[in-house]
Amino acid sequence: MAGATAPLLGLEKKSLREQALSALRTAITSGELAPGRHLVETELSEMLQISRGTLREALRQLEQEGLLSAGPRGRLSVRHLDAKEIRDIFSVRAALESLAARTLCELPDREYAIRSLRTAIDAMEAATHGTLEERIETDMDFHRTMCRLTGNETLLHSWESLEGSIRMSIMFAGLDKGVRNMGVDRHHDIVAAIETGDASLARTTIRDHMDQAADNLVA
Amino acid sequence: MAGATAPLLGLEKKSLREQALSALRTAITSGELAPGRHLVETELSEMLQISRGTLREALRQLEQEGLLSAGPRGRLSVRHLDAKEIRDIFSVRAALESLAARTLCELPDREYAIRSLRTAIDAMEAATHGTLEERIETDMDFHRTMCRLTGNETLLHSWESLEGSIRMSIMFAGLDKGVRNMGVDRHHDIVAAIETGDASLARTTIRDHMDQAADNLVA
DNA sequence: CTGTGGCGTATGCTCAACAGTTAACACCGC
DNA sequence: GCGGTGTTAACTGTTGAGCATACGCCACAG
Repeated sequence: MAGATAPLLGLEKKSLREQALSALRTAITSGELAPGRHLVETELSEMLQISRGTLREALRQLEQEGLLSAGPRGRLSVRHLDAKEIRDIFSVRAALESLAARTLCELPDREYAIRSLRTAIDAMEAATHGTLEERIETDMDFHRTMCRLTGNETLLHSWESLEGSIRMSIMFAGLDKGVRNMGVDRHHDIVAAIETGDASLARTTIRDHMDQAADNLVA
Repeated sequence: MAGATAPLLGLEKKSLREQALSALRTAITSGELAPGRHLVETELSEMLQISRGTLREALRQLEQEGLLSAGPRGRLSVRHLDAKEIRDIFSVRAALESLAARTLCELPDREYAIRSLRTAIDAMEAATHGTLEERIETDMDFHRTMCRLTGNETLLHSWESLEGSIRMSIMFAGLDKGVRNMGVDRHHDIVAAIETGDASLARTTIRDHMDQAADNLVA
């Protein structure tokens, strides 16, 4: 593996900016900051106990992730997703993950990848009766792992840029739609397709999975 | 500075941050700021005549676009792309544009889209004997237009996030590889496939186009 | 009912400063 | 000369105060 960054002591000291970023992301994707809500810099900086300057850097990042939308005079508000936007997000997601699956299918040795993905599925199954949050987390882990295993940093980065929007989509519509089945079977199908190296099958499986997921959310 | 704030028709006044963003993007993709070069905030802020705070906001955005890479202590440097990374970037690009083409293929009325794309190709042909910069510009316009025409904002946003990396790839390897043919014919093929609604053909055409483009760059 | 001027608010941007961390370099004893 | 050591300079991370501007709101006059 290309362990460029030394793990050192396992504890990476995060800058205040990164902490604020995480906190805001969580607040948004958890619904604490409801869609449409206006964000006031001074309020947030006081709330997070950081300066306005540092906060603004974090806000720029969230804006580019698509979690915030900019109003007329730079006024930020939590992005509101409608049904079409959710479908659009999942379309892009499907395209990225299809590329991931295809890339994995073309690997000469897929053993390690298969094992990693099955481990991720095991975590999903273990969380089947857990909280909604846990199920979302393990589900996202599976898909992020798939992208990471390709070794394509750009692909992983693109997917991670979309992750916030995906979580917002689930949060936005997933709650009143009741408990959703995260489709462990589907994930097994995807891994199976990768195992046999059938890129085409993997692609259609992922696309079906995404279409169905989007349908569940906006139905 | 400005005496009367006359609202210039059609021209949106860009914030200093956005101006700095554009300036830096151009400086990087033009090679003025060479790959690997360390960026010093105080230098840049003085160069661009903006404060450090405002500059840092722009830098965060460039970092997320993948044009800058962060060193150990937050030290930023212009990202250096190797052959594999260029191929990876073009793989993701192909995946996104394939989705765009497929989406356009599924439109009930593709007339407007076809016309827009042909106009973009015309611009490319008009720039055939122009500067390298002009040819790159018109080429990017075509592909950006294709993404925009889908009406999928997320897709467009993802593509635009990749645009800087694409330009860097071309700049990085395109110059010493000599004048490249931007492949007007290929673009005609793509539009033709969209016109007939053949999503599969459009997909393979785009992928071939991208593979070939990447090969040209890293060969 | 209308418009108009003031006031509060929030963003865009700047400046000055300090802490903490590295890298560079000069220095010193051996 | 050489290894260890101190000192310093360079940068980033972060803060706080502060100013200009633009927008919305509201009272008040017409």
